Amino acid sequence: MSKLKDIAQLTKVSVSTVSKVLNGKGRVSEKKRKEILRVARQLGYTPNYHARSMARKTKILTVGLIVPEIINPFFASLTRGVQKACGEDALVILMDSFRNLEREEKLIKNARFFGIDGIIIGNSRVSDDLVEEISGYIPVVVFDKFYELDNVVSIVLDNRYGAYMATRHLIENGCRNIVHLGGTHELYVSLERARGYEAAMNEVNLKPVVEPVGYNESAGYEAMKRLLDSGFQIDGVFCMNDLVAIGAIRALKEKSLRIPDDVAVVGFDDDEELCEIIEPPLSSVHQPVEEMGEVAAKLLFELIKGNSKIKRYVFTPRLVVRRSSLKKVKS
Amino acid sequence: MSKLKDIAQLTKVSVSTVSKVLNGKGRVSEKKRKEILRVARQLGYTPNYHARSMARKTKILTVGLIVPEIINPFFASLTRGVQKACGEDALVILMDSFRNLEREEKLIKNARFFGIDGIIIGNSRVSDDLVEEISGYIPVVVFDKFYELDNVVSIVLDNRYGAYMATRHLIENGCRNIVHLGGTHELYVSLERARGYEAAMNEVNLKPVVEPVGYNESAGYEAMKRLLDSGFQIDGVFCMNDLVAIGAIRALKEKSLRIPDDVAVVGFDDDEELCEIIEPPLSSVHQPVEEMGEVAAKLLFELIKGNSKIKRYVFTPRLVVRRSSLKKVKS
DNA sequence: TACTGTAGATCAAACGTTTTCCCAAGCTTC
DNA sequence: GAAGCTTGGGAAAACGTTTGATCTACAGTA
Repeated sequence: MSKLKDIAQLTKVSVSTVSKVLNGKGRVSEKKRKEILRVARQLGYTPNYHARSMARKTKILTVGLIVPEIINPFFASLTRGVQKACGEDALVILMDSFRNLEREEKLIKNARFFGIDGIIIGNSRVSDDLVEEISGYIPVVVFDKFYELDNVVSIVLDNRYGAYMATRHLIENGCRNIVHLGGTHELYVSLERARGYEAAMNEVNLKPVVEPVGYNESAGYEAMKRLLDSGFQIDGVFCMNDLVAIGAIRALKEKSLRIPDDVAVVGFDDDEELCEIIEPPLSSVHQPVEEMGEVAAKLLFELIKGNSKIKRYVFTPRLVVRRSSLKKVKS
Repeated sequence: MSKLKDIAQLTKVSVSTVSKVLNGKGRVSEKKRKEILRVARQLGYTPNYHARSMARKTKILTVGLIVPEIINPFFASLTRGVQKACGEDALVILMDSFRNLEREEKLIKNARFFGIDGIIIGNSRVSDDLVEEISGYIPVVVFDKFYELDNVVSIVLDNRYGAYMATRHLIENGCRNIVHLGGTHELYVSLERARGYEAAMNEVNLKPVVEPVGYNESAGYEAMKRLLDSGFQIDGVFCMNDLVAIGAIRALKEKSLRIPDDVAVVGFDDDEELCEIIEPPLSSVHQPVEEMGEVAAKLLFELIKGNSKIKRYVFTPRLVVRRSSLKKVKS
């Protein structure tokens, strides 16, 4: 790596002159200027970022974004939102934990040593202690969980309301025996969704039935199959996410049940690519993920600047109705 | 931001002593050590990354990864591969250009000022001049295109061979009137795919028919519909990507054509989530995207270290056969 | 001649660490 | 009681820039 000094020696001027030419400041004779630029280009000189950041006291903002897996469309959208908010003004250091909690905690712990000015934690499985610890050093934005800490702001989606809405929708479409695939997991969000489902059911004196399920397509398939095989009477299914819903649909089709006429189905997350391609197109609760990422970044900037007015930001989901939940005969 | 000096003053010792304690080096009395650690914690002290990088001459490796859109599963997988190769040893700065070529070029141009040691460019639409320029300053890994430059290595997928394989497969399954949806675009890869298709067709004296198409589902649907409405006789379709294939399938179903018995379909990219959920499951040419990302990062490291042995790395795709291309009656 | 102005270039401090070298005091040891 | 160790601690250089202050010619002016 060449440095200013190298250029200075080759052109027989001082370091400061070189610096001035390269930054277009001060007055330097046309002759030297040309020569300096020539040599700099020839050497492939790039200013040392660290030295520069030190000397000017103004460095470029850098935010760390920690996600459990970038290939999950949810986190990809989140990332996109964060990037959007950063624009030209901030760098995004992406850290994928590959769903490895240990790695994730290590990444979070080390983040502050990498010149990161603030950190966005994409999922809610990290321990409260860790959030508290790290927030003692750098500002943090977390999702789905609220913290009473100075240096932390939370972005939450009203999962309970989303689930409530979806269940109400099924009820209003004439479903009476509605099951929920979900509710397991240590995950806070899936518990919230189960609660919203139960609230809607209880409101109209229907009995909630929650069937535990994993989070992918085959888990949805298996769970639905279990329920059907056990002879359960079902005319509506609310699933904790779209993949589970798609698995459930496969199981339903296998039993020659018609969707939505025999059984209506609603998912959660609204992965458009999936929902619109499946047959029939899947109704789903939409989270404004990209917008959430954008807001996360903006709030982080505020936190970094020291204007921490907001401690919590709640997003309200909306229901996207497609064919999978629209029975022909309305009640 | 607190610094070593602050801690030193509060504990009435020298800066060097504080540094030694915080780094666990040198010998310091237990009493001072405790006190220094206490104050450091209380102040929420974090070492200045830039100052540290300067003083030690060993900074952490930082790679810039430029993608046209992270929400595209292809680039998400690529990112994952890059992350994997980076492990604990390197930071990934992700830059999404939102499919805006201008922004992309600006990002690439500026990358070297951000302490980035090397850059991975995720798509092949950037100008050759830019690649040449930037490679004069930092190492570059690009995809899909070969450059005769010192500081550049290319990762290419043998698109032509993938397309050839897919087309051969259709032929061997008894298709004779095979069309290709693709071949438009300035994109090098889609041209390559069209060439592979043509090669396979010509080899057995079948007439290639290439129908121009965009790159999403509705583009595939429209293109297929155009062909069917024009009364074309078709018993096989090879599509330039999976989304186009899914659109084509929708158009075929609309005309009550059975897949694969009336028309066999093969896609490209093998987006598993999509291919396995669609009915019938879609055969597709698989690119080892994640692995490509991994190799890209590894080759970049070599380049940064100065061991630039390899200039080009070719991946061979493989065909994943699912139901959409398996006619019952084999020829 | 002496003064002022100015273009062109350099000096030196500063940014926050790390790390090598050095010093002082106290302790052994013969 | 001098020589040698050990322990605890500080001074200062170095990392590569930036930037305000300063210096030097030399031209113009009175």
